[in-house]
Amino acid sequence: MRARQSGPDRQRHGGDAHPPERLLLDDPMAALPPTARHLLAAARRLLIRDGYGALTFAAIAAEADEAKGSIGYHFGNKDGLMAALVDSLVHDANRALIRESEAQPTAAAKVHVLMDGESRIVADAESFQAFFEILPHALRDPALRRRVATLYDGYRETVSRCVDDTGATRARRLRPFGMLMIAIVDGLAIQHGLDPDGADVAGAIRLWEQLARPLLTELAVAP
Amino acid sequence: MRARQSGPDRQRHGGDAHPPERLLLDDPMAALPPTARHLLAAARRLLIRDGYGALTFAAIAAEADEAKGSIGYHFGNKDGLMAALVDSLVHDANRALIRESEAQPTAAAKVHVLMDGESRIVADAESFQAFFEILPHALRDPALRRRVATLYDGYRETVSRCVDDTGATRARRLRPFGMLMIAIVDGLAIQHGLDPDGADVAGAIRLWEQLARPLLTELAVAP
DNA sequence: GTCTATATTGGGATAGAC
DNA sequence: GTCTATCCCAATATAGAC
Repeated sequence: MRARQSGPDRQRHGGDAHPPERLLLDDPMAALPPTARHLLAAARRLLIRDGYGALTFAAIAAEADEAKGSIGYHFGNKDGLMAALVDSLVHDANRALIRESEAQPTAAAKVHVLMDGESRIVADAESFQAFFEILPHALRDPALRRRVATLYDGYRETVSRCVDDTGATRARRLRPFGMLMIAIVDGLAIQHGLDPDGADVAGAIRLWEQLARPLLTELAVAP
Repeated sequence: MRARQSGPDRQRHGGDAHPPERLLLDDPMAALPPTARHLLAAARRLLIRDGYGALTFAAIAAEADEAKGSIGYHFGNKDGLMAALVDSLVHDANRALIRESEAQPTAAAKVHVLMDGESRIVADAESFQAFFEILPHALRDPALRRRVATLYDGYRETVSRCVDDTGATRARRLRPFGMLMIAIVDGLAIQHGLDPDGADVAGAIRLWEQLARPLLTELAVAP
């Protein structure tokens, strides 16, 4: 059951190849050899296109134009491959959200762009497809769960800073708002995925922006 | 690939054994023979306890103390089993929500109970575990997706009626509110599952109730 | 480091007895 | 209508050549 100890995958099995604290900073793909990068990229494409069930060694190797055995060599076993895959998904998703939200100059503009951007994120079914594929596995596997939990902590932090970046004290009080914002994006993505025509995502986002406005203006006029 | 035609599973493959319109009314389990019911109940337990990957014929048969071959006889193949499983999950989840929300007499009390009940639903990781297990499959398989989409339509309808049951006209304007309510429950369940200690679900629900209050009181004072 | 070939396992489907 | 036994196949892991 245990993977052999000779390959470069040794370091992965300690669980500290990418400690959660650094997930938001480093690109986990950059340090990998070319073959491993190709394999990971192919796995991501397959996960998005055909789901978790399509993530077989043979399919990944074919999609990457690499040898099947290389997967075992670089990632040890399927668990190691999944951990690396989640790392790469976490990194990309987080960078996209940070870039999206921090582009605007003023706090008010940031919030509006955030709201508007989220509705586009919801409509982008592709990234959520991949996320919902790995979610059940992340909820079960402690190692994966820590990785994804760190991603979500970064999400909430980003939303909080987006609404009010004056200080850590008040920003921490905004964590419930960040939780709601993220929850609404995820939850609306579910409804959109289940019923693209019947679920009026834009209308729901409009209502949310309207309901949240008092809180945001209150923060704007506060010292 | 096609299942044989002799068993009682024939009717299932037309996709109209349980048309979506009736999912909220009938109990799909009631009409099944005892062996099929045992198998379905065992599959539900396995799905909640060990995830989708554990849903093998051998495991289900062992958990149900029935024969492996009976699965093929009653449900045709794995797709038929999944459809029946989703039907049973849909029915139970919906009935629980309806009962939860319609127990209170006045509209105001209903809303408060709804908010309060939702936070308990979020904390009940078990049912959401099963839901997140089947979600990726439901998003891919059209037949399953229709079933789950119908469930969500019922959810939104229930929330709308809970907030304001005076008439269909105003209730339809409340659909965005129902969407947000459901989305928040789902999204907070994700955050709770990923990080039970770090995610303050109760705090987020409190903030949501506070933000939603203006809309609810506006409805209360309207004619 | 990379690939080919293979061993081993386990799941899904089905024939046929009862 | 239910069960037992079996077949076929696909998937992972690994040994060993290059």
